[in-house]
Amino acid sequence: MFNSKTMDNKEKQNKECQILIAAEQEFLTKGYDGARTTSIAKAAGVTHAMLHYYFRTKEQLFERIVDEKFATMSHSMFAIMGDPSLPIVERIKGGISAHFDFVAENPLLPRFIINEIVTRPEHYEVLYKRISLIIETIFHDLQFEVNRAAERGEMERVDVKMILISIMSMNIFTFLAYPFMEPLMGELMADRDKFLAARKAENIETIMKRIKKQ
Amino acid sequence: MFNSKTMDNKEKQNKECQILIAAEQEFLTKGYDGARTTSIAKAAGVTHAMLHYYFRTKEQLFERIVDEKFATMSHSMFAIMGDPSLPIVERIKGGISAHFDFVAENPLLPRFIINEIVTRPEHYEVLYKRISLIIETIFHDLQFEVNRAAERGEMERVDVKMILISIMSMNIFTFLAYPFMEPLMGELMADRDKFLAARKAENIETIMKRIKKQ
DNA sequence: ATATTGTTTAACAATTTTGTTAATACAAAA
DNA sequence: TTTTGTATTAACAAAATTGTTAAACAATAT
Repeated sequence: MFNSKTMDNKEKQNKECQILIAAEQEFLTKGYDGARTTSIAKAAGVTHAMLHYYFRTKEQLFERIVDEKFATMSHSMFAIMGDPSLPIVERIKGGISAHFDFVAENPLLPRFIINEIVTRPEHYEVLYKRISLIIETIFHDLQFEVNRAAERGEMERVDVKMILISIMSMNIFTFLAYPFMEPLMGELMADRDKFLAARKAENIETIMKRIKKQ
Repeated sequence: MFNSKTMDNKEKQNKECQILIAAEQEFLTKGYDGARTTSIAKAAGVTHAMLHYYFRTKEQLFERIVDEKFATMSHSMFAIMGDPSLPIVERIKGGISAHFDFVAENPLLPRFIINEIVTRPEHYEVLYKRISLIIETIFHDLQFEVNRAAERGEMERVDVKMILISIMSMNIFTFLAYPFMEPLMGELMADRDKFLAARKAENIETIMKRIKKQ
């Protein structure tokens, strides 16, 4: 009675929130086309009319998820930049590690983002303009540091963009293709945590050797 | 009149073939859920009833494409093994190059395969058992050769599976994430062919340094 | 010529999926 | 207590998509 107001607010937030949680799961695993609003509603424990009541259309609900996921992805891009206060080689090492951990915590994200970009590139042009400027600046800074370190003979003078693509490739592909590789790799991947730790170490080792002074 | 027979045979093969070509394009770019049989029929220049006449259901048409694409993918796996008559380091170098070229010729394939495996793993269990034994054997052979070369001091004693995962990661990710990276990388990717050549060289260089004797 | 077989079309049927609406309940505020 | 706005449900509507069928048509063989 006296707390029915708060209860209802909670319930309301709960339903809207449950729908978002269910929608995230559904869209990330099945994509926009494979997702069903009825399936999302069912997973959220509400009637499908409620889903439309809160989010109007499938498209709008999807936008909500996409926005959040693109924000998350931006963070992963920043993780790869590493800690600017460290010496450059350590910074890159830390960047690889942080990026790997980030992707490990969001293993469904890369496939979702890539599928979105490939299937509807025009949707994301605006979003892209924003972050590409920032990225460009960070590339520039990193390259400057690399060049200085190279002149001091601490590492090879490498193209930062190429190195970052290699890092992203190896870190992301680990999770992107996990279900594909798992049945092919036998004992190596039997213990998931052990494999991921080994993979992370391998990625760091590979890049470290790539940038090491000969 | 007199050539109507041959014309019609041609036309028939043409229609069935046109549908397959259109279906391949549609399924590879949009996936099973995003693909529309009407859209495929339209692209093939036939009524959608014809599509059902030749392939009965969307599912069966899809199976045809999937089978062909999985076969293609198997070939790419073999390309990465390189030429057994070469010394092991050259063999690996050649394998990276051949694999890169293979993926370059089938740039839509990796995303398609990964999406399939992730969204319907149970569908491919049978298919997997077949190739995993072959793969295991090849891994074993390669590892044997690597071990011998390492004992002769020609290279570092590395885990072949890890190296192959790294190669696949870097080669495949290049094409998988191309639309994602292109707007972020500025001049580097302005000329696609130039970028791909540079990327191929970078992948080879990275792996060569990884397996090189310290 | 005629029967047979396979091809093609147009119209239709069935199903799935998204989205809407009218009726209802219910709490909060006036 | 009336009013107002929000939440909820169930039933319905609309659209898209896949799949079917009957009949027309063409090719080939008998």
